[in-house]
This record gives sequence, C-alpha cells and structure tokens, in this order.
Amino acid sequence: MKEVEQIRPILEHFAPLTDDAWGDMAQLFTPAKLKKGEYFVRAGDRNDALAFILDGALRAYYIDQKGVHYNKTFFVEHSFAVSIASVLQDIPSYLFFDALVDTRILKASYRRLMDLFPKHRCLETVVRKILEYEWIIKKEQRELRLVMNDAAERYAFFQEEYPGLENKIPQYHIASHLGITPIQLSRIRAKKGITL
Amino acid sequence: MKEVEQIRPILEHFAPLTDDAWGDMAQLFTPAKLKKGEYFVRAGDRNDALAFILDGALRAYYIDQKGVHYNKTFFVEHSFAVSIASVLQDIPSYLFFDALVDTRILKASYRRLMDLFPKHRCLETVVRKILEYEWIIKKEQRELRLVMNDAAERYAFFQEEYPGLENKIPQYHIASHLGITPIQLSRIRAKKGITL
DNA sequence: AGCACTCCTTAACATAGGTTAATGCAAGGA
DNA sequence: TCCTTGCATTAACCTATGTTAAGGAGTGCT
Repeated sequence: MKEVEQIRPILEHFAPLTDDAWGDMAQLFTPAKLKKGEYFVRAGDRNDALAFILDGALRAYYIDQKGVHYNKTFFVEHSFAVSIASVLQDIPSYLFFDALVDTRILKASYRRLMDLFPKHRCLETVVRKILEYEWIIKKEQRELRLVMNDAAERYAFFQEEYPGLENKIPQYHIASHLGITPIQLSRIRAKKGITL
Repeated sequence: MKEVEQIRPILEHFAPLTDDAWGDMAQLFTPAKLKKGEYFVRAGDRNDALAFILDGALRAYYIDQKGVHYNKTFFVEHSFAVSIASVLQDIPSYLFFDALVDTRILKASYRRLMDLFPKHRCLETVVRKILEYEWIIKKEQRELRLVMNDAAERYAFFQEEYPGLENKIPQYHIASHLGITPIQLSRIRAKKGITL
C-alpha cells in the first residue's frame, strides 16, 4: 500500500470522502524527510506547507521579543502540522516548525488543498471538521489547563496526550511546552519519584 | 434603522454578503433582554443559541471539579456569543454564559444559521472566517499570553482588549479572567498606582 | 584514557502568587 | 439613622516557581 493511503482513514474518521475527492487530494502529497533540527517552516515565511507525519515528530515553537522560547505544540505520528494562522490569514508565520527527531512526512500545499473545496464539498467538510476539533476544541482544553492546573498536573496531562514522546526528546523541550523551567520540571519529577 | 441591521456591516468586514443571503439570515434574529446575572446558556445545556450583543456584556465561564470558577471570555457590545464547541460537536455545553450587566441582545439559532449555508455560500464563508479569526487567531494569542506573560502584563492586555469594561464589572471577575486571585490583582493595581 | 559536549539534577536564594483574616467603605433596606 | 451586604484593600505567612551556580552522568571523539 502506498503511504499516502494512510491518510484517508484518518480523514474519514471525521466525515466520508468520495473516491473522486480523495483521488484529487492524494495527488497533492509528496514524500519528504526532515533530519533532526531541520526546519519545516520558519517564522517570517509565507509557507502554506501541510505535513502529514509518517513517523518521527515535529514541534511548533514561538520566540518572544526577549528571546524566550515556548514550545506551543508537538506533532507526532499520524497528525497534521501546518502554520494555520499564517495560511488562513495569508500572513507570514509567527511560529517556527522543526523536527525533534529524524522524521518522514508527506507534504502538500494547503492552498492547493483549499482550491479543491469548490469541486469537492466533502473535502471542505472534512478539513473544516478537523480544524474545528484540533484547533477549537483542543485549544480550549489547553487554555483551561494553563489557567486551572499547576505544572505538576500539566505534566501528567502531557504524558497522557503524547505517550512515549517523553523518552524521545530532551526534557527542556517538555518544560518549555509546560510553561516552566527545566529545573522546575526536574523538581516535579523528583517529587513523583521518577528516577529513570 | 432596525437593530438587526447593525449586524451586517460587522459580518461584511470579513467577506461580502448578497442581499438575498443577508435577508434570510436577518430573519433568524429576535430581540431579547437579559438582566444582570441571568443565564444565556448553562453548562449541561444543548443550546445552540447565538447572541449578538446590542449593549451590555456577557461572560463565558467554566467551573472545575473543585468548584473553582474561571472567566474564559467576555463578550461586549457588537460581538457574538455562542457555546461553539457545544454546537459544532453537538454535545452539551461545558460553559456557563450569563449577563454581567443588564444586556440587550439579538438571538438566533446557530443551527438554523448553518442550515442556510448550502443555499448561500457567502454566508458560510463569512461565518467560517469569523470563527477562524475569533477562535483560532485570538485563542493563540491568549495561549501565548498565559504562558509567556505574568499577571501584571496580562492585566495590561485586558485593559487594552476590553476598554471601559474594567469600570463596569467587579474586579474579582477580572482576576478570574486573568487566572489570579482578587488579592493579587489588588496588589498589581496598588503597584501601578491605581487608586480609583 | 582523557576530553568536550549535552543534558539532568540539586542547592541556595529571590520573586510571584495563593491563603487567611482583618479592616474599610459605599449602597441599600429596615 | 443603623445595620447588613458586597466589594476592595492590606498584612502576614506559605507555596510554587524562577535564577544562578555547581556538580554529575552519559556519549562520542581523539
């Protein structure tokens, strides 16, 4: 089976696709590899690239005026990465996307995908539903956790949300995602009795 | 001018509407009043009500298992309030919406609005763009602020984002929105030299 | 082995923010 | 007027987290 066929069932988990629509969509994807540390999108880019992750992991991170980094999102196997605010508003990305480990992806132009919407309504429905779920619902959950839970609780949620990722990447990346310093994460792990 | 006509220019700020589409949409709205403290949507409701605020203010708030409140969003004059996750996923709302002051709204069914999308593509485009902007872009900004800025900075952002609201509602509502206690907000205000 | 490099941990101290409780103040009701 | 109620402030103390600095463990290189 061609690797691009891995995508279809994930899309159809949200809404059905016609064979015709899927055929047009599948043609947009081409395989690519990213070595650890290599960029997928840089802040400042007008890059509408969409990545479906075959294996490996990406992160989206932000750097503020003072140079502080924040790991906003991790993308693991079988998820989609795209600088969505950039594409939807047609402005440069304010996020960097890079590979946390050597990663294989299928890459497509999000704009060319949107160009298929008039022809295939089912595609628009699927993409909109994924956006609604991934961006609206999950963002709300994340906002609530940032406000209502302390770092130890957020660390527990991270472990649930990204099982196994913890052992593949340095802890300072996790700390940055939790909004704390690596020192504090180390204290939390010590209190929980995690020795590794 | 009928009050419902206030809505059209706000929508057309995002994308144009045909007279026909607007005519069908405008019929969905009926005026309503909410007294201070009155609920618009309760957690647990399957309520697809959409409110356009003529004057006054609403809030959306969340209560966690321990009973802690968090004021997630304020809705002021000329903005739209809807329990969006509830409507899009067809699940009960997990947020409460109530009136912070006596408020006049125009109320519609979000589902009936969506029912117009097949007939009027321009309506779907407008609504999708508003969703994308209000939920995706603004949520990302909020997430970054919660992680990267301390409470004093978040308070300054609040004052910019909701000018004038500070003087209409109790400070504990603001503190809850900032993710801090009223005591801490009072300290921040004291340090800034706000005497009122 | 010896060395450099990266990452994790720990300690000591500083700061932001939470908790509890007391005080003050303004508005409304009896 | 007096009392109550709701809200904001302040103080004293405590906890979570940041900062700085030091040390240790693993890995790869020469």
